[in-house]
Amino acid sequence: MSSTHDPNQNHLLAALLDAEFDRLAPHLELIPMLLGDVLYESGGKLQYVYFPTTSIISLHYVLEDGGSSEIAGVGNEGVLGISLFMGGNTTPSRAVVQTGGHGYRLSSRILMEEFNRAGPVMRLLLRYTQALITQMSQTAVCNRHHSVEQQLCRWLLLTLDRLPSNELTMTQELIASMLGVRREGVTEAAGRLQTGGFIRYRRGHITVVDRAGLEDEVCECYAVVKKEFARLLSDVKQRQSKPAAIRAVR
Amino acid sequence: MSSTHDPNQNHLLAALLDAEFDRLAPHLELIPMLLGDVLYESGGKLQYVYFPTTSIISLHYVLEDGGSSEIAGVGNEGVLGISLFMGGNTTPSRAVVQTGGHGYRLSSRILMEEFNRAGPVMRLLLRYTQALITQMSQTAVCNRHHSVEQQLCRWLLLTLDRLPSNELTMTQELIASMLGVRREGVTEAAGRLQTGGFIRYRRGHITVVDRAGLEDEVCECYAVVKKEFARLLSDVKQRQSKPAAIRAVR
DNA sequence: CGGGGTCTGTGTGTTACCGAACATAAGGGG
DNA sequence: CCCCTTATGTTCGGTAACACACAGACCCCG
Repeated sequence: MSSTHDPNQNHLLAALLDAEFDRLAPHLELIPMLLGDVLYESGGKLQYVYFPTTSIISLHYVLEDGGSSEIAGVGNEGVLGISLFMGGNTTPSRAVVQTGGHGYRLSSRILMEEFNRAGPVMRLLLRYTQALITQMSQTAVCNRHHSVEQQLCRWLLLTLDRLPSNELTMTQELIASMLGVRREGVTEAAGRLQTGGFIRYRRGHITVVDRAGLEDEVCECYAVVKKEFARLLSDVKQRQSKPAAIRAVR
Repeated sequence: MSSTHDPNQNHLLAALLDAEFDRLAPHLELIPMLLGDVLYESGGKLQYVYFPTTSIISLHYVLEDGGSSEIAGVGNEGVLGISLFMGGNTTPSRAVVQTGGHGYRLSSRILMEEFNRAGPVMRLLLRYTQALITQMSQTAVCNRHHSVEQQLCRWLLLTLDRLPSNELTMTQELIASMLGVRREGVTEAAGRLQTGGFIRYRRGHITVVDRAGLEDEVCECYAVVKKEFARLLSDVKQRQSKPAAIRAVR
């Protein structure tokens, strides 16, 4: 069903000017991204950068003792692989698919050629990177100061913002490993949110039934991140969608 | 004592090629940076970027309830004001002088002119930004997983790395506001480190007497940050120091 | 349609950190 | 040099989250 997939589903790709898009489009490859896929391993080389459309990628740091924490998430608003153009080529974190779906990948070489033109694409990618920095910073703050329940709210809202529906496929165990807390802590917090009428869930599925309510419960961290993304990336013009020849992989 | 001050004390400035340095040098202004000075307020406009030499700047987020957490620190290895060239112009965080000393400031306009050449200076600044991202990420992880004592070790070592001596002028209250914990928690952790023979302290002064010992106590987060800074910025060549005409302000 | 693996709920005990209150001491300014 | 501000030490009760253990429930697959 290639008609249901379009690079413009990714906000960064959608923000490109025609000329830029036309240069990149022949190299964009539609790929499925399955839950649990490790797209990048700590310290590894970046062959591709990834523009999620219907999937969400989680950037993690995995501790020596096996514990982990999400540092930031990447959905249809962004791109995985900033260390490529920031000049480091690698990072100490891992990138895992948190919500299965699709996305486009682009060869690192092609992206760098475009970045090195030092034009609008570079500036767009840097603005996105700054927004990502805000997300990371706020994660640090939230980890320090806010309760598991508040962090769960933040995480649910940020995830919801990247999905078309109000349901996410996600076990509490998985959420726990994202937040870096115990599974029981998530069970308890989710239980309270369900009792409060904000969400409903069953084995591996969470449905947000009162989004406005969640926004009342969440800590300020959510709004900070959301505002900063809006400020930095909302002014990007949405290019007129037009048919483009995209290779699908697999 | 202008002879005791030199832009090369800042590693980024020291890494510039002659031609680049010569373009910037006339615009560098030596300034004192006093403990507590707020160099940047959340959401404000950046008139200058700051290259610390003997001072350390702390990037904070201040919560609505008055609580705060350090997101990252900036010392002689870096520069304050990345949001300027990342394209956002503002950030939701605050920048405060954590250790008094000196530094050089440079008008935003001049820096942007240089950045827009899209040459080595741009690439250097972006690599530095990536290192800063690692510091922020690791702060998030550390906040989640490690004890106050381990975090204090990390903070002490990172601060020490930016100073010429093994003594820091710093009250426990101030450290507490950096780490985002209670002052008593710092008192307790510092007490244990003193009992263990790693540090000695008296009212507002902490002396590290067993640095190697501290490095045994600290969590992995310190090494991750340090390695990443080394990897991204150590290959920068140190330009031959040469006399330059620098205006001193005040 | 039934069994088994997985996901979720719950309990108990423990610990780290918090919040507040107060005691003590250091050391710089008058 | 003394006092008073400010930094540090200590205590107490409270709580959020942890670690471990196990019970129950779902639902997917054969």
